[in-house]
Amino acid sequence: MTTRPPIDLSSARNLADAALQRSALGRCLAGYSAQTTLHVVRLQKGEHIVHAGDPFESLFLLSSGSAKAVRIGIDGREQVTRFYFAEDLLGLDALDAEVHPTSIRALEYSVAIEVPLRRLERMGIDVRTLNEALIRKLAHELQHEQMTMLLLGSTTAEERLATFLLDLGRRYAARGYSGTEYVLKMTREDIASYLGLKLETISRGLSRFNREGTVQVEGRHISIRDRERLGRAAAWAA
Amino acid sequence: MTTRPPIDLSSARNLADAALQRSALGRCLAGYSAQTTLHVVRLQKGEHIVHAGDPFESLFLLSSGSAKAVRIGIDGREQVTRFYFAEDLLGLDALDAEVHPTSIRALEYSVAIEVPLRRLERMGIDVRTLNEALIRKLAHELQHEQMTMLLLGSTTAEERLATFLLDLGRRYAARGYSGTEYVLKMTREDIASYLGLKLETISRGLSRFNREGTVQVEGRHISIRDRERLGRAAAWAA
DNA sequence: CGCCGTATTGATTAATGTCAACTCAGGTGG
DNA sequence: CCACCTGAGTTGACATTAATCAATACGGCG
Repeated sequence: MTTRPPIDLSSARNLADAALQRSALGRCLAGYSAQTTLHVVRLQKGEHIVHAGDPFESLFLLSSGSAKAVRIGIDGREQVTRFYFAEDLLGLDALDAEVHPTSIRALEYSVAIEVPLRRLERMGIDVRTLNEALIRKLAHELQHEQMTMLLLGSTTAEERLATFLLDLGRRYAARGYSGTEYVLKMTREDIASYLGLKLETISRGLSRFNREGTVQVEGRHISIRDRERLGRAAAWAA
Repeated sequence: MTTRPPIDLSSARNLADAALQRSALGRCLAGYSAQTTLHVVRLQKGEHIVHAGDPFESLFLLSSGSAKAVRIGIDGREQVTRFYFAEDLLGLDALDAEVHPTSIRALEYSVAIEVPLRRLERMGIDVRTLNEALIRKLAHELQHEQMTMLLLGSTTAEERLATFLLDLGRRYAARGYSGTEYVLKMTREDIASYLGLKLETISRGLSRFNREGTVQVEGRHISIRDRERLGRAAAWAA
């Protein structure tokens, strides 16, 4: 996996600006940075960006690093509902409520830009463009969740895993990294939780792909060797 | 199951108005009916409101009846992603794209009000309030999908079924019907698809609840006898 | 009356979960 | 520096759940 060119960490201003230029939504947000300050949040591995139950105040644009969203059922059962990477917008599911329904925590050292949505509204700033961008983001997110539901509801363990690996590759590729060679930021257990399986099943699946030569697996280093075959294993996600 | 007081079916105007008064979003929409015409769509059982792939033009507010959303994977596999009842807004997942990603079809004779969102925009009508309402709806929808993911990913067949029956009851209750006694509008197969199971499993589950006396099942007539116990079977959704 | 879509039930099989032993790497403190 | 500890991952044996296959029943409707 390639590393991003270093950016000036000493300057929150630069950091925010750089990150804001990278996505359509970011550029839309950049417009607001003239009218108010956008804070930069630095997170250590494992640290929470938002706790479930926290009052909703801001969204966060992940500038670098990665995170996982965890939803907790009434009986304490928890499930990873989403993995986030740079340029993803975090906390969207809180937009209809006063509190965050899911917890989000960093999988590694990460940097995020706070988008103080409620504060912008209170300041009477016109958030019309932002709202339109949010609608698109939300609808997109909705579609993603629906695909995940399809994945959870109608596929075998192996198909899920294959789809997951391809999806990760696609997301890395979209960010300018290699789509076939990358490092997993999450544990086997996180993956299992996300895919509605047990960690042993993930382990077995990876071992199997490795044995077959479809994917070279060395701990968390993933290298897709036979994209065609992995696509067939995923069946529906080509 | 109680029936709604009869409304004047001969007048689309009345019908639309009545439906529009029933939900917050509906009242928001009512404001637009002064500036343009809101069409009423009547659907026979099994008829499509939207086909997957149709260009996105309008949302639909279901005024009466019920519908199911079906998402089709690349390999033709399909899954019911959602059931809709009166007052639900249909087609939200198309908001970020040019085409509808899911098909929606009526489960019985149904009536919907067309919300010609794209036309409103083209006419230059100010959709700011509507946009805010949409954001809330979308976020709500997102949370619902997440709960479904949790259901699909981390529960047994029986838990899913129990949760489903309670959820249906809750939704009927929210609409002024009985929450413990209702008629299923969908087939066992639809339920199975939605819950990521096979129809035989649904059948067995219902038989089991019936045998235990938890839920009285007679074909599609459901009558929850032991809410407490069903809640325990659902475990996490009280 | 007989048919078709829907539903129930039983027998068997396949997939995944569970439990348990073991490896490995990294970090910590004596 | 090494011994220990902990968290993560792998692998195997076995148990359990739900899918599959198959037979049969029900019910509305032409």
